[in-house]
Amino acid sequence: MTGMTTARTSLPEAARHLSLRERKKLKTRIAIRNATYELIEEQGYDATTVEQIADRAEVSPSTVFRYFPTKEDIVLTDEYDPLAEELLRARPEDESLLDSMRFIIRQSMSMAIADAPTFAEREMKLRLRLMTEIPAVRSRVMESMSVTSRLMCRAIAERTGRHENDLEVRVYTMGLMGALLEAAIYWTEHDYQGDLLDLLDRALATFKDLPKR
Amino acid sequence: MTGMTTARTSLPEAARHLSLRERKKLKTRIAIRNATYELIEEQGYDATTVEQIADRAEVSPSTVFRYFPTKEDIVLTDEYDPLAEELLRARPEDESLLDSMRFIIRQSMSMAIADAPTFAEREMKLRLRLMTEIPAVRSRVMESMSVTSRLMCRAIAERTGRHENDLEVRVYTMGLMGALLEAAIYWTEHDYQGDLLDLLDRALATFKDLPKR
DNA sequence: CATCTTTTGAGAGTTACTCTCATTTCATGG
DNA sequence: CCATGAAATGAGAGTAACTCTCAAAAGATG
Repeated sequence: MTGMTTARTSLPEAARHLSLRERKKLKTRIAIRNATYELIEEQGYDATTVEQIADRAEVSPSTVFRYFPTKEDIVLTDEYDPLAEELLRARPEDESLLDSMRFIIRQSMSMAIADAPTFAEREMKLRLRLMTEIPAVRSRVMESMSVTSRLMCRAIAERTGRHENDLEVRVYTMGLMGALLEAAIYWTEHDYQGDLLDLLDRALATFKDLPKR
Repeated sequence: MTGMTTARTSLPEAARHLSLRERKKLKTRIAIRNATYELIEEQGYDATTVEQIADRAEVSPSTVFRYFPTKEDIVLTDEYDPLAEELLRARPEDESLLDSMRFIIRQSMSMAIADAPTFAEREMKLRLRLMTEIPAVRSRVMESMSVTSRLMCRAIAERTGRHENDLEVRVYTMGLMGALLEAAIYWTEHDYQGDLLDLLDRALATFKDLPKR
């Protein structure tokens, strides 16, 4: 009972009230992800095998796959997606949709940074780099984009008084997601020059607001 | 020297003037694709292995991978993409971008149908179904969407007097592609009800034209 | 027909992922 | 604190998509 088990990772404050089991799960989850990031920075994505990841995270390969369905998911899954939906829903009714989007982007980015100051930025850049360089990762991102898009559909539907399965709503939302993604890629390809938030704003500006009803 | 070798496939007229080597390559390419479609319709996507595909196409598995980098690509690659770029470039300068898009969509769809009447529709529907049902295929589609998007960027840049790497151009183009894809998915999820072209039109209509300069 | 080049097949190897089952680890009520 | 049940883990075997290499076959060329 020395500090051995805590050596792996320290948990965020929010995890205090979870059961021992849940806390352990969170820990291995984080351990796997950290191990992955480390290895990728050392050797690159392709050279990093799941076995190596398991080794460094001190779990078995089986466990890695139990936590993450695919290798790409280890790098890509984040916890902020469902948050975005809530945030959007919390915005005032009369605010324009694009303004709301702008707001929640700033919001969620600053939350991520508050969670883990230096880490968040490095992680985001690595993710974006992998996204542009590794086809498997990129296509996985694209897919998750369409999932996120569906999530946002619900919130946007409420906003505009349309149905969430309305063709226009879905097209519009997908367009928004694509725009944001493209802006992020643009930023990455230009060596992270300038302010990402500005680029995202410009990306949003190419859209007109989706009319109500 | 009976008709044996031609039993595999018959080539389109356009292939008449190719060398024997090129004609053979085209044939195996088509043979592989047809075998794949057949097997998938019989057994489903996941149950169909590359080995089976190779068997039915009467080539070795190595050859399959020589022609198509991944299993998904067998289903997805089509030859109409670069065509779209040309078509767009051929449209009159003063036509609105969205109108041009509408035009070339109709154009390329009718070309595909003229190429292979009954086949084209079945193939398209199967592809769309796989796209919505099989994650690997969907994400591959998404990726190829961003490739197509880049192609269109060039044409759209010319049109609007912007640079092809302009952020707005890229965002806008990506949005267009996403919109079209989403409309196609929508059509598929609603059991191919109604006219796909109408849906695509509606999807395009959610965009405003990208202003010049 | 001989030679050179391209394409193919065969086979071995890697790795992401799946399934199963025995073992360990936590939760719970007495 | 312990007995019992539930959940998480590890070990191992299996599958299938790819990759690489090399020798044989087939088309191009003079």
